[in-house]
Amino acid sequence: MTNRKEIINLLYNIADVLEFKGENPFKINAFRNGANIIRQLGDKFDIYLKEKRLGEVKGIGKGLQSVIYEYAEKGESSELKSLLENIPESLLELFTIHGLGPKKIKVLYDQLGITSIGELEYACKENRIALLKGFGKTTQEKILAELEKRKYFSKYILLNQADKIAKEIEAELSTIKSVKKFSRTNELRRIREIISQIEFVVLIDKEKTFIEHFEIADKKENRIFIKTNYQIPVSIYITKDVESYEKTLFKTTGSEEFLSKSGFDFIKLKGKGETEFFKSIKMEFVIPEMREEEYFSLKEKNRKNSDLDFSNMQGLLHFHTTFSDGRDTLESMINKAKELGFNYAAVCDHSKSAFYANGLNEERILEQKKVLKQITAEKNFVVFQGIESDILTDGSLDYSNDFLKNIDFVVASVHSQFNLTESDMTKRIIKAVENPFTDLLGHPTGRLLLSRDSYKVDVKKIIDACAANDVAIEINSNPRRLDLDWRWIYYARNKGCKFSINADAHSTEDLLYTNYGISIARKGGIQQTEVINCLSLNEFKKFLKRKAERNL
DNA sequence: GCCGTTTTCGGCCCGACTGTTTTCAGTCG
Repeated sequence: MTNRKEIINLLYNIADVLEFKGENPFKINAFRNGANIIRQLGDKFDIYLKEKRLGEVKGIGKGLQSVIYEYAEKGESSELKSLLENIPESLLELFTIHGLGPKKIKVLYDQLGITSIGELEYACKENRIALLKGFGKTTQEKILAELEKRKYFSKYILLNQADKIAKEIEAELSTIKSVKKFSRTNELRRIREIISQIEFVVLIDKEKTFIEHFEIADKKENRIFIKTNYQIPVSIYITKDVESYEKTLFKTTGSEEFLSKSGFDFIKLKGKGETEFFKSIKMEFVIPEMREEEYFSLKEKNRKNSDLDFSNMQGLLHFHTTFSDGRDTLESMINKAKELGFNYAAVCDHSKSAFYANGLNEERILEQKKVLKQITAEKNFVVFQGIESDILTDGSLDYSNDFLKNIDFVVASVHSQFNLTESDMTKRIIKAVENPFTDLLGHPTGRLLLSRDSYKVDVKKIIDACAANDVAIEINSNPRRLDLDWRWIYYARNKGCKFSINADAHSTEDLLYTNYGISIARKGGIQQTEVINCLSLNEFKKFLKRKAERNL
């Protein structure tokens, strides 16, 4: 089955080359639009493709269909091939650089013969970019900074991507007879938000038959590095008895700083497993996720292990539906929520300023209210009316206070104007937090892991404001976000904040992201009592009521 | 290239920002 992502990329690539060649802008747009539509279709696209029913999808006409079907069949596109005649394919990667569009790329190509990222970097370092007409020193420096960032990012992958790879390796390991036991270790076992290498510890009884299963890239003592096509290294620590298995797993799990601050002496490490290892230095067992240096910045009373897991989640909050930019209907989202064991929900589609996401104006909110009343009754499952309201540049929300009274649950999030100064952004968000109708601050720092830095903001002040105004802080579980960052969770917990763990789901499949948010919350040591999603229906109603009381 | 129609052509989103200019082009969302 052809990868959906490859097809999306293909259409973008065709659009880029067409633009580079100065073709009809509407034609270009048709390809980009098609790619966006496919992305939004998610896994439904696979069905349309398989059944050759793409013609039924609005926006995918005859031209795009033939490109897609050809690629699905042959793994290549004659359309792109003929466009790329006389142009090296590496030119395409230039389009992914922020700040470079078709016009600038054309100048680079025509005047300096630049056809790849490598050549671009070289030209920047030789100061040849700054001299081009339409460019300048600032642009050159921006490009260089962007290229540096890329090099750094390329060393990591997102947690969900690493999780997927790890699962593949686990499937493989469990088929090998000589393997008695295995576990993820290091970054993955500690649940880092981005992962630079995938590591396992295995317990085996026959080394030879085990190693035969892999193509070995390198070997160091008891550790093998495996040859793979993955972007990051994969390695396995091999142990042959239970004692060294337990010790190796323990040593490779905690961060170096954690282990040394705890005062472990590995030569004298005593006991049969992790619980006993901790006991031997008079420390309570610490769950793997929390074995980080930052652990020691927690107040003693907060150093308890997290007691959270998916089964504690009662309320599904902050998700999107086809009312705004979600891919699935409210009804199918609720069906999935029930299936996953949630007891109630609050739908939070985008607000009216979010025109890019088909945000809801007042009228449509009231329309949605009717639908969810109906669903609540039909499915015997309470669905609250929520909204993810844009925080406008001046810090006000998207609706009048008078109208906000109609909405049960208000998530306030920044979606635009990321470039304010730190002080303006901080003021803006604090004002939104102080709004008497705000219940939750959504993805508080706006970062997109391995792609966009958080906006400039004084996170401490934001957290203080949330604590002072009884506004929960989101742990956005989308693996691209994982925002609030776990390092700030410690500070927020010390301040007594409440949290909300949300997939920010735009489809039923996204709901499973919740697990990553829970892992990150566990990393912060968060207890069920600190999470509003863990409230029972009645407790949640009480939580919402606090607002009605302060708005009397 | 796609869509929709007074059905085979004509219209398709644009405002904000940035860095370059010398009044604006290019890029982004």
